[in-house]
Amino acid sequence: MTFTNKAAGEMKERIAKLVGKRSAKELTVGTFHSFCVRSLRKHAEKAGLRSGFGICDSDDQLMAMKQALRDLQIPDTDLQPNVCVSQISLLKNRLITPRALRASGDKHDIRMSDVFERYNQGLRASGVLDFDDLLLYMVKLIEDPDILTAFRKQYRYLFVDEYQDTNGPQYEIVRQIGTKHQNVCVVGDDDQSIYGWRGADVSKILNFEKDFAKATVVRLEMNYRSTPEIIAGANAVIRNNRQRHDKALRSAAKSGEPINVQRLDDEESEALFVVEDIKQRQWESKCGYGQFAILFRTAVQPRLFEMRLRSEGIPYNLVGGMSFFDRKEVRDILSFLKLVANPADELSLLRVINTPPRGIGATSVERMLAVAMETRSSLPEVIRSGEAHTTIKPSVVNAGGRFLDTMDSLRASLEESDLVTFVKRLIRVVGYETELQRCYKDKATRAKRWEAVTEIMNMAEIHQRKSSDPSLQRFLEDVTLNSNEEDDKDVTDSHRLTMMTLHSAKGLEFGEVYIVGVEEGLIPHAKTIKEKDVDEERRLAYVGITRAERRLTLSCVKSRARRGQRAAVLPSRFIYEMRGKDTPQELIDRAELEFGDRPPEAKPAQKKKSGKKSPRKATRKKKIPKVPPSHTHQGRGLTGGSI
DNA sequence: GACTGGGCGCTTTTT
DNA sequence: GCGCCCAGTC
Repeated sequence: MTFTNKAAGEMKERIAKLVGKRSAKELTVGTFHSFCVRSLRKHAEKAGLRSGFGICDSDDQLMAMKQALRDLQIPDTDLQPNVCVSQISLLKNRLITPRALRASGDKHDIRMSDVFERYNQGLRASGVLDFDDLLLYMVKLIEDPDILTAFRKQYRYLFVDEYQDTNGPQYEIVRQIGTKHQNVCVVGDDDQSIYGWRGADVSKILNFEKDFAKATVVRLEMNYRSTPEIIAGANAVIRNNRQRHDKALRSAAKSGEPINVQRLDDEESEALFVVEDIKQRQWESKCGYGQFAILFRTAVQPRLFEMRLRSEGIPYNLVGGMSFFDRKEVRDILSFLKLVANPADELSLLRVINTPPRGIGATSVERMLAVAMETRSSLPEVIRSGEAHTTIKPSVVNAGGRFLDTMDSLRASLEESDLVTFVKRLIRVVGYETELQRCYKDKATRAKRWEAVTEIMNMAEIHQRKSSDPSLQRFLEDVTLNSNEEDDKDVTDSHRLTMMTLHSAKGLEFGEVYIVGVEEGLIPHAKTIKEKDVDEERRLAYVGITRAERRLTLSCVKSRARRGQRAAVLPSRFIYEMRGKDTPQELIDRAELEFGDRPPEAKPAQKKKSGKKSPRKATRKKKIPKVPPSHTHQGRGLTGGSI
């Protein structure tokens, strides 16, 4: 079991190298999520699911949540849909049910529990599961003694990678299947726990010895990856975390370069510096660009680097960040496909019911949903029996019926042809190209939008050629579960530079690593400073630092544009920690001031006229002076120095 | 019911 | 700097 598809792929490769391809095939290797999907499909009716259940991604989740909030007549100024999505995800990952939540009696909890239930109902009505449900339904499935016995019989040895990231349901699955045989091997590092926000529970790894009494513990403190300089930096940072297994890595490598820290004027200079540095290093070392990685905290950061790399003609591979799958055209086409695969998928139906416009507007949809709720029927059923309902216009019923007919006949034609032909036919039948012409008068943007559509055809082609199961259902599954991985050809490509988030870098290694934007507010992220939960950010920095084999460069800037406004920023406290220095109190105070909920002391100097619009913004702007001199002129300090 | 323009709020990380 | 939502207009 792994946590990412990338890790699963690598694991498969290594196993094949060890035991040969043929034997490797007998092992089940995959993420928890894909393991659960497969199991749930196999035992669908026992799990209380239709075998054609769909999987909804984060965008669908958001739509479902908005709908749930509308149903409950909660204005989204009151509870933000995206906040609700993440809170409910967290609850699911902690195995907390709506009922249990309600039991606390807290007013907010009770309301949240309503939202929780409504949201679940919406998903169920659509016949879809969200990512968290995949795990939850699996836990429920193996409560059945017969099924559990079968699983225990089939999987007599379990191996879990990155065990510190295990959440409640995942732990439950491992425990249920593994307890009987006690053949459970896990690998993990509490210092690399960076998924607390999605319910990962470090206590699981700390308690492993209790759960599996016969366990042998092997400590791996010798590091064979990085130079002593890099390891020293990593240790220096991580020891500032109080709650952790006390340990310190030792490097087995020979001494190398000191860690390089650069402070640039702004993002632009940062990108320029990093790319120039990489260019030069690559030229000197004569190695491919594949040994370089640029790591960042947030998905918006890579933009400038991309532009720079492009103009320099340096091949790169961007992992994470803004996804191709977030594009409107892609989402539309996938919704059509999902609807074909699963007629009950209400979320997808709602998305495309009026795309291209066919005379079914928002009000009509609202009315039909209301009828569906009243009569406890589904949206398609309401449309089909439309004449009976006086509130809905006949024209809408007609148009809706025709749309459903189109989907039905597409579904009926599914068997006739291969996947690629089918996808092409669907795009033609729904008239998507015409729709693009209608929406985008500009030729260039239209071409770009169409490109995304053809990209789906390409993906279908690749799937058809490579997958053991070229069905539509499997295609959709792979797409929703793998939406971050492009194609494996890029990953192994040794002359491409890698750009990725710190999160997705875990488990990987690169000869030379650049961590960019190492500033207060970014690493540690503003939100975590606010919530006083900087430890996980420190672990994230630790993960980033330990990705580097030979050379590590950290960069930060003096000012950065945020929300379209430029503001002075400070170097991250982690840079001070890494140099073995105390973080200046001044910096901590300033970060508190800037990002924290309340100012540390009273607010004397600004009771005057604060523009009524957004007082928060106004105070903030006033309170951030230029970069404090004590940090800019630090002798051989941060500017261009090494440690 | 579709379209357009202005205002608003937001940007953490992933399966 | 962006996309989303809403209100107003055709």
